[in-house]
This record gives sequence, C-alpha cells and structure tokens, in this order.
Amino acid sequence: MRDKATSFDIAHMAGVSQSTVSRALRNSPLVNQETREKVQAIARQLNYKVDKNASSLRQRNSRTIALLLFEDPTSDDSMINPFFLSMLGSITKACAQEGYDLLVSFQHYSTDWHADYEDTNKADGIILLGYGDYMNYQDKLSKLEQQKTHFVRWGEVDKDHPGLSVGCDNFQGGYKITQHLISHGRKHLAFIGGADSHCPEFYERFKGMCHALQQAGCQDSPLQIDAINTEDSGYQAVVTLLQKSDDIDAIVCASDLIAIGAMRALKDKDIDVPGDIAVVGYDNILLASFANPPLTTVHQNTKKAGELLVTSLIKLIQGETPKPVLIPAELVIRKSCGNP
Amino acid sequence: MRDKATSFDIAHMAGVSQSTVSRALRNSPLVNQETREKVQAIARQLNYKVDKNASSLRQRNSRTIALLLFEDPTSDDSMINPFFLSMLGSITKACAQEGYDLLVSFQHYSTDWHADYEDTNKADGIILLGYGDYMNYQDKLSKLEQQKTHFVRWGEVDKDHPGLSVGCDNFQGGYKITQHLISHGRKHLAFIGGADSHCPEFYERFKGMCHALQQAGCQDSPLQIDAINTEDSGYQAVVTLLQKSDDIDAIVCASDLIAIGAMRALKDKDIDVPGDIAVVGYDNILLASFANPPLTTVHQNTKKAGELLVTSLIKLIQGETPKPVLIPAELVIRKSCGNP
DNA sequence: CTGAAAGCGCTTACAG
DNA sequence: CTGAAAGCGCTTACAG
Repeated sequence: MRDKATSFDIAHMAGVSQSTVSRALRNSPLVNQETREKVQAIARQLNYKVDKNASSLRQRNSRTIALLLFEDPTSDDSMINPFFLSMLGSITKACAQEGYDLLVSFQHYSTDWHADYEDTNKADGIILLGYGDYMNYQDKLSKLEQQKTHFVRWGEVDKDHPGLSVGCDNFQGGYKITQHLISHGRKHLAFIGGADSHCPEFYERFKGMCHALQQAGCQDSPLQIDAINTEDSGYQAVVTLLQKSDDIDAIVCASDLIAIGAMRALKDKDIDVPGDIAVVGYDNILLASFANPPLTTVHQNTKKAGELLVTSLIKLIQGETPKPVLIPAELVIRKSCGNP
Repeated sequence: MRDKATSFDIAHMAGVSQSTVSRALRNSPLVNQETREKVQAIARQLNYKVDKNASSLRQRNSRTIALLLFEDPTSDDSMINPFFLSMLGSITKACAQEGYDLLVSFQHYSTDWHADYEDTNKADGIILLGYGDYMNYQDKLSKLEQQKTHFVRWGEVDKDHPGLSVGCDNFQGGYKITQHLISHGRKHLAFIGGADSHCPEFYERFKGMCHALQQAGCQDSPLQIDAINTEDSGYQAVVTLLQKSDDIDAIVCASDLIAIGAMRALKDKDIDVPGDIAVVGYDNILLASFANPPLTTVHQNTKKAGELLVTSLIKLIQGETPKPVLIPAELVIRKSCGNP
C-alpha cells in the first residue's frame, strides 16, 4: 500500500486539530468557514481521501450495497441471462445516484450463498437477483430475515414470501399477451415454462394466461411443457410439444430465451412462425428485437426495477418499512405473433 | 446496524484472550489445535463474522477490486454493450475464485472518473473496461500511474500506453477475417469504424485488414467510414458508404453492433447479404449468432480475458510486474460472409 | 467554533 | 503456545 496522507497530516499543515479537519471535510456547520476552506484546500492539494475502512468502522455503516446474482443453470459459462445483465446496469446506476457503492457477486444455486456482506459490515444491505427454484431458496431467505439482514429480492410479490420483493406484474403480463393472441384469432395455445411454485414468476405468467383463456370461454387449461430459462430448454420443449399435439397455433413462452429456442425448433421442423404457429416471449431482452421474426414479448422495465430495488433497500437500511412494488407489464408487439 | 458479536465476546466465552481468538480464526499455526477448535465452534455458533472494516484498516488491504466500466455513448440508457457485460461476468467469477470482492461502477467519459477506490482503501486495485476516445483518457491513465494506483486496463497492448494492458490481438483479428473474405473471392472491401489513435482497438483491426489486402496485392487502402460502437452508427455508416461507392462487395465492421446496424441498412436498400455484399463483425456477442444471416465475426475470449485481467491485477497488487497479455483472435465463420 | 480523548473491532509485534 | 498492549485512521460526545 502506498503512503497516504492522513487527517493528522492535514491538521498539522493547517495548524488545527485533527477533529477540526474531520469536521471541515464533512462540511460540518460547526466549523468556521475560513478554517473549512483552508483545510479543504490542503486536502485537495495533497490528494487526500478519507479512509473508508476507518470511516465505516467508526460510523458503523459502509454506504455500500451488495448484489447477489444467481446464475441460471446454463451449460455455457459465459452466457448470462441478458435480462439480469440489464438489471445489473440499472442497479449500478441507481446506486451511484444514491451515493452507494456496489459489490457484485455471482452465486451458484447449489452451494451455500456467500451472503455475509452485511455480517462482515462490508455492505449495509443486499439485493437478490435471479430466478431459480423458489422452494430451494425459501429457507435461506427466512434465515436472512431472522438474522435481520437488510435485503430486497427481485421476484414475485407474495405475502407468503420472506423479505421485501420488487417485481413485475407477471400475472398481468401473461394475461395481456394471451389476450392479444386470442383477439387475433389464435385458438389452441400452449405454454412453455415451469408452472408451479418452484418458479413463481413463470407460474404467475401461466396463471395470467389461464385467466385470459377462461375469460375467452376456453374451459380446459392449456397444454403446458416444462422448461428452464435457456434457449436449449425451449428447443427441447417444442420437440416434446409437437409430439403431444398437432393443432397448436400459438405458444406462450415463459421467457425470451425460451422463445428463441422454440422458434429454432419450429424452423427445424419447417413450421412457419407466425403463419402456422405464433410465438411470444417474456422479458424483452435485446435479442428479442433481432430474432427472426422479431419476437412479440412483455417488457420488464429494468430501469425502473433497478431504481426501485435500490431505493427500497436504502429505506430498509434507514429503518423505514417500504412496501413491496409491482411494476406494470408492458406488451411489445412485433411480428412473431402474426400481427400486421 | 444490528448488534454483532465481536472477538471479545468469543474470547470471553472461550476463556481465552482476544488475540488468541483472532489467531484461531485466521488459522494461525501459533495456536493450539484444541483452542482453535473451541474458538471456531463458538464463532460458528454465534454466527460470528470478522468485521472487514476493522480487518482491512488494520491489515491495510481490502481484498477487493474495483471495476470501472466506461459506457459507450449510446442513446439508449439501458443498452450496455453486450461484450462488456460478458466481460463483467467473467471478471466477477475470476474475482470470486481468487478470494476478492468486486466493486462495480459505471463511469461516463465526460465527467471526472470516480477512480478513488484505492485512494480510499476500499479497493486494492482497479480494472478499467471500455473503449472510448483514447486521446481523451490518456492523461487520466497517466495520472493514475503517477499516483501509483494499481490498475489494469482492457485494450490495445501498446508500449506507449500508460499502465498494464490486457487485450485481444486486434491486428491479427482484422487480418484473419479479411484474409478469409479475400480467399472467398471478395475484391472490394470497406471498413466501418473509427480508424485512428482515438480508438486504438478499431484502428488495429483496420491495420490488420490493410495488411491482408496488401498481401493479396491490393495496393490502395480500403474505403473507410467512421462509426462508433452502436447499431445506429453502423446503419448510418452504410448509408454514407453506399453514396460513396457502388462496387463494394464486402464490409468489415469494427464490431458486431456496427455490423448488425450495417445489415439492417443493407436490408432496407434491398441489398442481399451475403449475395451482394458480405458483412463481418467483431466481438462475437450473443446477438451475432442470432442475426439474419448469422454473423461471421471474431471471437474475443472473454472468459480468458476476465481471468487475465484479475490475475494480472492481483500480481500488480502483490508487487510483481506482470507482462501485458495479447489474447489470440479466433475466427467464427457463419453465413454473413457468404460461406458454404 | 475548537481541541483532547474515547472508541469503532480488528491484527500483530513484543514479552513471556 | 498465550496474553497485554499498541495502533490502523477515522468520527463524535464532551468540555471549554
């Protein structure tokens, strides 16, 4: 480590006490304007920066937030779900805006979480980001809550879920996009994606879909094929789907990545999208607009989401009790659903 | 902040001194096996975690690395260059592997950098990631060097550049992909992307291209149109290009994003890719494989790159003098270059 | 408005 | 192998 000036050095140069230096640099009203300016000038000149370790230790907070990113179990190591990367960008910016630093960490579902940023006082709170098997991590969330760790998670807003959630309205998204398909004459819809409490987000989308179908007079629930959030899983699911049914004319996919895989499978079988089968996704990742045909999907407002995650967490840290937030779903109509 | 157990609490419970607790928890060989186990058991039981602020303050290092991500000047706020996001993923993982935490921060080119992570002792070193106008930030790099900040930057390896660089072999990449086009009969090539010392990476790719052309017997240098690293800029550049020339049969783009924009412009003009004009990109972002036609490009090994950035920086921190690294370029042949 | 002093929670040289 | 003590560089209650 390099030799750094300390507040004592500045105090010495300015001919004041070290306490006064500290006050001057923090713009305390307790310090004389003239003194403040002299101290600040010397600090600038020496390129002095307050030692954050000492400062955090003394103040008992770090003005740092930790982001735990849970990886999708994709085979390809370097391929991270683009949706989360977009969230990461917006979280980073929101933190900067609020004057917080951001620690980022990738976590594996399988192993024990490295969630002790707050326990070690490196961070004042934690943001959890990533879908996964909810049933598996439920216990860990409860444990965090017991430890009184400050945390917010991205995901389904549900009273039974431990901790504070910020999420998009998945039910509404599934509902809207299904309604759109129905209104354009599609009659035999299938859903690709897990649809149970292991993946609450996908499940809500599915429930929204079912609700739209019921409203339209379809009493039986749609064909549903499990898939995790990868392109490959979407491909496989369509292969299975085509074996089970031959009159499907629209597929609602639980994510864009799944939809991209689904369209690849359909192309391989020479099935025209949207001519024969309409396909819609969810997330509105960058890829969706470049897919062929461009993918109709539901946009999740990642900018707003990131801001809300950060500001909610900061409120929590400050002892307030922010409410969970549901961000409205926004339809993005492109060509894969067969629209004009 | 919650009430946390300290090493004194554990000392009290274990009936030893606080120094012994500290030693036991750090697995010091100076402590008796039995004592160590007793102390560690109590620590586990209390869910005790060492306070990193205190520990870092005392040890004068934080085992934390800061990543400064420089944004491309894209109009869309939420759209971050996918290539950098991939790097971010690999850097995060590499840090975890080396036992370092990672602070992430987005920076704007225009404003002053918030590069004082090391000055404040929040980080032991810094990784700089992001292309931009090299001439603009050169001075800032020199300043970092003067301050003896430990930093590595992603980018062109060049003896005249301040600081340690890790980068892909851009010259070789430009050379290889041009050679490929020539060997498949393309004769009139253009380059899209900045080609001067303001953007050394693009420039090297361009130089590699020129070298391949010369080797093939073309003496005049290719038509070159400026573009920054956005889809839109690629689109505009092609519009300009088509006004200037009508016998181009291949376009070498400085990045995939530029290439995607270029292909959109060509499609709008009803020019067939690769039938009329071949298009190639650079980076091999996820989008490239889903483009229509799929984009031939140069892969930058982000996994290796992230690891090298992290390990080089750690060496620097430890007082070693690691060498700059050039990662070989890998051609990825798809359909946009007109291959079988 | 200013200063002397305590203390945040560790690590480690020193003495035994 | 263990303990008492110093000290990392701040912030802030206390006294003036």
